[in-house]
Amino acid sequence: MTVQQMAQLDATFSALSDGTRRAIVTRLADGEATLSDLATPFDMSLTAVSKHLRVLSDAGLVDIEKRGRTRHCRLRGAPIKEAVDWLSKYESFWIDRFDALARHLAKEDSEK
Amino acid sequence: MTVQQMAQLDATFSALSDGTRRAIVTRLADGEATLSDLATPFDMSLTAVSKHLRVLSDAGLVDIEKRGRTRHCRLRGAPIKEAVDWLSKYESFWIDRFDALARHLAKEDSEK
DNA sequence: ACTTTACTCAACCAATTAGTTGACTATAAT
DNA sequence: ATTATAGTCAACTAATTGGTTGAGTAAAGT
Repeated sequence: MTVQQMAQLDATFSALSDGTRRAIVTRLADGEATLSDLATPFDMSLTAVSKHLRVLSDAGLVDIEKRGRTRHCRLRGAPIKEAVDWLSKYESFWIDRFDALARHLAKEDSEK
Repeated sequence: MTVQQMAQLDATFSALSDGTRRAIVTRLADGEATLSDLATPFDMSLTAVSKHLRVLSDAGLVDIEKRGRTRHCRLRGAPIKEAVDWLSKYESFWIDRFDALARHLAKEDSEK
């Protein structure tokens, strides 16, 4: 795992560790939205939402396009995929015991 | 999504946003380890690693068992699963365009 | 031309984070 | 009994985070 890949995971997980930002991601999954659109549901200033959006943008999770006086945001999936890929390595820790054992034995077997 | 589920995701993503803590998770996937075991590879004090471990423990990602004068740590998968479940909702954003379209249409269809 | 809208920017604040050190406690080994 | 090991705790520091406000800019509507 390269230093950049590490930094990308840092940024992705950090960006997603905030409920407001996750809500933004959820909203953007339904389609493109402007900053004002995104800010409306939240009980905080536009500046605050703008900052959250910047965090998401810096992490590569959203793409912000300037169009006239509005900013149009789209969700980008690549970093999410990388996060899932990393987490998936630990899949055996949440599947049920029997499966975990089976997997463990299969792994041992394949390593002989 | 309940407030507690939100807080759990906050804690999980936040815990995983640090490289040292992800390295600890990776290490623990290979099996139980003591705090000293975990601390050895890192260029930081035992206290610092202990704090990282506490973050992971608070997030429910690791289980710490006091045994004599050592602390034995095990990985717990449930929070990781919840994180993956959340992220998986946005799967359509990283699979290729055709699949994304197919999924979108299938969803529209299922909602009729 | 004027006003409203959609934002950005800078400055500030309080809380949290990631690290340190030094002193301490409890268990195990000699 | 003494010493070494494993870890905690409290206090401190520097940087980051999540929010605010007020002022400014650029585009669009009237």
